[in-house]
Amino acid sequence: MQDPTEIAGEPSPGLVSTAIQAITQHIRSEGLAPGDPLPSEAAMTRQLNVSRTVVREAFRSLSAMRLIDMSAGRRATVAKLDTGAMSMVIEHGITTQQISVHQVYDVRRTIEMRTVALAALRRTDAEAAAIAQSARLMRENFKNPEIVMEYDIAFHEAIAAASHNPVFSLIVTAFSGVTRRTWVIGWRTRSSDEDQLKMIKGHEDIAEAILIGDPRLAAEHMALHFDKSVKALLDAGIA
Amino acid sequence: MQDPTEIAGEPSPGLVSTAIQAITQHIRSEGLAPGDPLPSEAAMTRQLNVSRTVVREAFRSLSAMRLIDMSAGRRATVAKLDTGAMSMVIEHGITTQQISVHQVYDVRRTIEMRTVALAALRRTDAEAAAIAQSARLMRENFKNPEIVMEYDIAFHEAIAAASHNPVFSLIVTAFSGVTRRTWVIGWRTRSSDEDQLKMIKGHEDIAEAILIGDPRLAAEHMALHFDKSVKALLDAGIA
DNA sequence: AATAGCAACCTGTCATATAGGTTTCAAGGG
DNA sequence: CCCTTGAAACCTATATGACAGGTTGCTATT
Repeated sequence: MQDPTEIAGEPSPGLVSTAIQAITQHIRSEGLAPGDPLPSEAAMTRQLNVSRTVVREAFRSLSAMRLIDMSAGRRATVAKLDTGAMSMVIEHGITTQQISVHQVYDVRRTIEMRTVALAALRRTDAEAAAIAQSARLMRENFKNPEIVMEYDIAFHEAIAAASHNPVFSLIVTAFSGVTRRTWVIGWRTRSSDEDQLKMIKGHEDIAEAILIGDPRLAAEHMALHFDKSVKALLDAGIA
Repeated sequence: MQDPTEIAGEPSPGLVSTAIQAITQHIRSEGLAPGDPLPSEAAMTRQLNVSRTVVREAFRSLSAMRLIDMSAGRRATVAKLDTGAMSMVIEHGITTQQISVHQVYDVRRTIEMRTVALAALRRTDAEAAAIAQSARLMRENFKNPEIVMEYDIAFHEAIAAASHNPVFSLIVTAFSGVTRRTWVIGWRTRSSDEDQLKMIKGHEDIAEAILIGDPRLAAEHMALHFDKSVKALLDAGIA
């Protein structure tokens, strides 16, 4: 017909994939920024000369990856960077046992030793305060594991944000889902209040190092923190 | 008020999102592994009591994220870990200027200093050979930038694979698309054959360090390599 | 000029239809 | 008895049309 992406040799990738290509291509060639509107489904339907079904599935796919935002009645818009797709990939890897929790922790350790160092160098005062605040709230709620966990996650995400590199934020946040599934297990191995408070102290040390702007010290504390966390998971028998 | 993210009570996440949840939940609860078949669209339609359109869009969304494989006539199957979604997110961040090439390179440097150290420790002989082979092919084709680039990318992916942590592979591979878009720019700043061969020599040094199993040396060479690459991009005026 | 309300446009979902690919299984030939 | 072949059953890919409800912008009324 008039399919511009039809290339001999390659089996047809399907009309939907073609449509997805067309949409992302449109974003690129028009230089669209987050919030900018995309063509309506009807317009795309005419432009690509396919049924609305195809166009819809393409839009929906991009929406699932959080590359665009959709809502009823309004045109789809270019989305802000979001961790949705990434965390789904990681979750998928975990649930289908293609990756292990330990492997994720190794990656987290690698990345967060860098984010914490960057945070120590580049944090604003507000960011340093937010990080310290999360640590403080962990201590104040240490009797309630669920809450401690959420502040723990917020703590690490705040550090990533303070690194001022959104790619780090993206990855760290993508791992948060895994953390939510394993955190409590590690916490339980720290049976005594003393152990648990010691772990919280580790967070405070990190926050302090960021506050005084010592990247090396911050990275050291972070490494220590991860080593203990991994040990806790090992003790709990997590492969 | 335009915050469709999270509102207490969750008015209606949409039928498609619900269906996506149901499918991923099915994978989890049934403990499906890559290659295992999912229920047919018709079955899902009955189970969720929605139209086939909704189910289809859900399947298609998961397919776009490469969590499942679809093809005509066959049932959808659970997919092997794939970098598709991640690289689209990164690409999207780049094209909409929400992240910069430099930020990606900082993440790559952080991650690859670790993968190369792990590779030095854990590589099989075959993996070491594959890595060295990529470096050799870079040299042999150094008159043809496009080809050098592909072997460069293969080189880094091979190192990630030799780290024996698929999460690293996932991330490194996700960045390959960005590399394809910027690599040539860096190459051009290395105007003389001498400069270009020096850069290839850097790869050979890394391969050698992996071969002899020296993680510290390997990481050092990798850091050097990235520092030079970033400098090359800076010289080329890439923000 | 401000506002209420209507009209046009848009997405969300459903039902139905056709084309074409895949699997299965049994009948027929060796 | 085994192997091939072909058709039936099931599945996905795409198209079309319909209707409900949300959003936006214009218009006519106040």
